[in-house]
Amino acid sequence: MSTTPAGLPDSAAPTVPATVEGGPRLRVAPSPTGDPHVGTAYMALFNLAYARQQGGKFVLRIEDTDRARFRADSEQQLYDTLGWLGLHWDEGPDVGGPYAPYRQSERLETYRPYVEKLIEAGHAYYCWCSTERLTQMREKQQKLKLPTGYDRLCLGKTREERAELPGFSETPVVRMQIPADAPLVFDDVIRGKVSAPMPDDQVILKTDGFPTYHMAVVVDDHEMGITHVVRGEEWISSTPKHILLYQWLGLEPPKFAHMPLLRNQDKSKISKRKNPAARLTWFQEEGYLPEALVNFLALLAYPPMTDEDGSDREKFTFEEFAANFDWSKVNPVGPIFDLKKLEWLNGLYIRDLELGDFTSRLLPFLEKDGVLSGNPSLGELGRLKDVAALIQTRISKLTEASALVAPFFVADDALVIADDARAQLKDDAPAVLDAAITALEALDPGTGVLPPTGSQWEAATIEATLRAALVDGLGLKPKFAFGPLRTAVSGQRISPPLFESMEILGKDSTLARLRSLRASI
RNA sequence: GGCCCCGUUGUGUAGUGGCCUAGCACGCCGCCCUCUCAAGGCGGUAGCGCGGGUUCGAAUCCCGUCGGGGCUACCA
Repeated sequence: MSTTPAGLPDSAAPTVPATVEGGPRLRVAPSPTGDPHVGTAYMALFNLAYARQQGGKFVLRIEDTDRARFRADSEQQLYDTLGWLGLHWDEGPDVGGPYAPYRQSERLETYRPYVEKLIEAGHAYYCWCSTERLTQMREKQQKLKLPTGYDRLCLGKTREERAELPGFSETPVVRMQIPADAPLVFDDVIRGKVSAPMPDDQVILKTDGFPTYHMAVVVDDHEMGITHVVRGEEWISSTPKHILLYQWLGLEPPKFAHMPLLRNQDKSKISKRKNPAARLTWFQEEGYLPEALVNFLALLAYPPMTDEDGSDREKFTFEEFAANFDWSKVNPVGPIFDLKKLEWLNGLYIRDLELGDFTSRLLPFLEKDGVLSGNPSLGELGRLKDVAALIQTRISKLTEASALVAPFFVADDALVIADDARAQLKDDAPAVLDAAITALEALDPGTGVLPPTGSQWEAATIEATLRAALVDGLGLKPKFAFGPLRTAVSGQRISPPLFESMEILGKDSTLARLRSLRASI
């Protein structure tokens, strides 16, 4: 099943670089250690944009070499959230591909020959130091304000020699032997020439037989023919290790692009601890549209689209973004994740939704909030669509719909009048309600249903009738004339437009609610 | 502490030596519209971290300084 087109010959050392045809190959390589991270989507977006623009491939690889933090359900969540965002991959553990398997835990055998080659060539060595000794060593270095790093106690020693010394553990790890002249400068697609710190003797193979990220990423990127490594800025400091591995293995290194890090309000690296928005599922829960989130992510550290007349445009599709994408436009400054702008964009997308689409996107939220059942009737759906038309410009997140929609799906005698709405009622409320009831009773609801014929029960007529009765008749200002009616009909201070609401509720329901409030004051 | 990355209004950005009395968007404030709330329209607020150079001229180039961030694991 697993072919390795550019992989290792059976016994010999790996020296054949991946053959790349059909455009660049990019990947996103998250580790399944919990709720999918917004940074993963951010990276996926930029990787994908370039791959699509160039007619290349986008690969999803699961970096599950950290068994301590591994979470079984995390991988599925990753598929769900990235899929929700429409950031689809061409190859991955779930869809397969020519370089399968795409889970590092299933590739353990492929790393071994590379590690052995490094040991044979004297670029890597065994280390038997215990975790305790390493910890002590590090603490001592920090106390003495020395640079931290492995002290090479095991370098050049046989197992027997090392066993004589303290802090010995049975199962060794393998470490890189970083030369004093390790290359520290590399070209970055976004930043140009970048220099990075001198690494220490990094572990590449752990006691559990798993490679560390550094080993696995180099081997896999090579074997999978990855041409562009696009990742977060936090990786700049370990890039020299990777370049060294490529050199030692005789492999052509890929191009590197280090994206800026998304930030919390306090400018620290965005984290689940400080920022709920670090979790991708949060956006689903909060009623953001995936297309809005993708658009917003594209706007972070990247300028808006320029229209033909030279003006900026903040709202654009992924396809537009990909078509115009250019690494040189990526700003290396880490942007603060500002929900305000996302909310505005989300509102724009909501308003641009076709009404039927908008209505159906509301369903899961209404169900969750108990406004509607999971299986609404045709009649309920029809009414919902009418209501949806009224609230489409009034919400910027789907979660805001329930409060506005609920009054339309509650029984007249179950409508709760909110305290703040009731408190707003003036002394003239009874008179206003009485006049409204009398005026509306005279309107002919028509006969039949769907739609009734000969009906006077429609918004324009209702409005004209009520204006005549309250504004002209009682001499009230519109604002004060309609306030009590709004409270009666919706139970709220804020509601969708009153007359349209009355039309949707129907004559019986409207009058019942008006009488009900009248009776309670 | 060491090494590295970065520094334009509150936020996201445009700007690559004169077109910058620094543009755009979000936010915020005000006005208009108006049955509430939105949406929409109009207007306003606020910025080149600081100090030295280079130059006729600097947000744009150089140096220093300060500030923020990242890395410094048998985590990614």
